[in-house]
Amino acid sequence: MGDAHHHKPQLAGLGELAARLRNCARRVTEPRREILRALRDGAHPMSPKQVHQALHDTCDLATVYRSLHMLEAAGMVKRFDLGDGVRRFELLGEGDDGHHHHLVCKRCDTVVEIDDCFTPALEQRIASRSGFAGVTHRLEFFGTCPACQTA
Amino acid sequence: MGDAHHHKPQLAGLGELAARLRNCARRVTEPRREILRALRDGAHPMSPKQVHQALHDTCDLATVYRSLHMLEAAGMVKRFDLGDGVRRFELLGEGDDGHHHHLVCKRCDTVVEIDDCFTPALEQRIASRSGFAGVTHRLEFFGTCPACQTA
DNA sequence: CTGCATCCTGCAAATCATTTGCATCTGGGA
DNA sequence: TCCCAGATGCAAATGATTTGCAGGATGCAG
Repeated sequence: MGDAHHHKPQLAGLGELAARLRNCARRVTEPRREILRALRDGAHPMSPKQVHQALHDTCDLATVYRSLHMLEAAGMVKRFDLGDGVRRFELLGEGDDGHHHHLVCKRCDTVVEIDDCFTPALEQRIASRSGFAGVTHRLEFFGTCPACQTA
Repeated sequence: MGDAHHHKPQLAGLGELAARLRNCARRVTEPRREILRALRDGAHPMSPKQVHQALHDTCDLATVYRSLHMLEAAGMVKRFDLGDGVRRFELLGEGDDGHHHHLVCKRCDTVVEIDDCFTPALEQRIASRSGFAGVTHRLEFFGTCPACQTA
C-alpha cells in the first residue's frame, strides 16, 4: 500500500494514551482503548465506520461516535472533513495541534499527509483585509495517485 | 452587513441563464428558473434547504437537489463544502470556473468571498513530490467577523 | 478488597441531509 | 396541436450521526 509519509509521533504506547485520557478526567474503558489502538495502527485518517470495523464489532458504532467526539474534545484526535460526507479522525501526538493537510486520490481514496503548510502570510493578509479575527484555514488537495494513473 | 467582495459576474438576467440552460440541452422549467433566481439574488452560497425556503414551497425539495446537481454538471453552479455537513451552491458566471475561496465566520456563518488564491506553486510542488497527477485543492478560511467580535 | 456513585455502553429509535422509485405531468420540437 | 423524453411531486429508502434509556463497568472512598 502507499505509505510515503509515516511520521506519526503517536507511536506512543497505549499506556501513555490511557494516561492522557485519565488526565482529562475520563475513564479508560475497553472500547476507548481499542479505538485508540485502531487509530494508532490504522492508515491515516479513519472514519467512524472504519474504526468500528477494525474493532470487529467489539463495541457499538454509537460508542465509536461518542468516543471519537470525546477524544476530539480532549484534544487527542482531530477531525478531518474531505468533503465526501464522511468525517475522518486522526490520532494526535502529545502537544500536536494537528495542523497539516492531506492529498487525496480521487479514484482510490488513498490519503497522503502533506507536511508543509502554505505560507501563513496569506492568512495574515486575509485577516487584516477582512477585519476577521483568529483566522485559520482548512486545506485539502485532490488528485490521482501514481497507482491509479497507470491502472 | 459585511459586503467587501461583491463581484458577482452573474448579475445576468434570467433570460441569459435560461439560454445557457438550453444550450446544455436541458429544459427550462419553472422550478429551475426559480432556483436560478434564488441563487442569483441570495447571499453568497446557499444550501439546498435555503434555496427551497426561498422558493416558498413552490417546488419539492427533491427537485431542488436534482436541479442543483444538474446545474452543477452543466457548469452553471459550483458546490462548496464548508465542513458543517451541509452542501452549499453558488451560481457561476459564464466561463467562470468558480475557483475561489471563502472566509466563514465561526459564530454567525457570514461568508465573505476571497478573491485571490494562494500560490499555485505549492500545488505544483506537491504534485511533483507525491507523483500525483491533476492536483487541485479546496481551501476555506474560518474566523470571527467584525460584527461578532464586538458583540 | 468492597461498595457505590458516576460515567459508559449497548440497543433501538430518532434526526438530518440527500437520494431514488414511480406514476404523472410538461416543455418544446415535429 | 401531438407526442415523448425529460421533469416533477410524493413518499419511501439510504447513510451518516445523534440521542434516550436502562443496565454495566470504572475508579475513588472506605
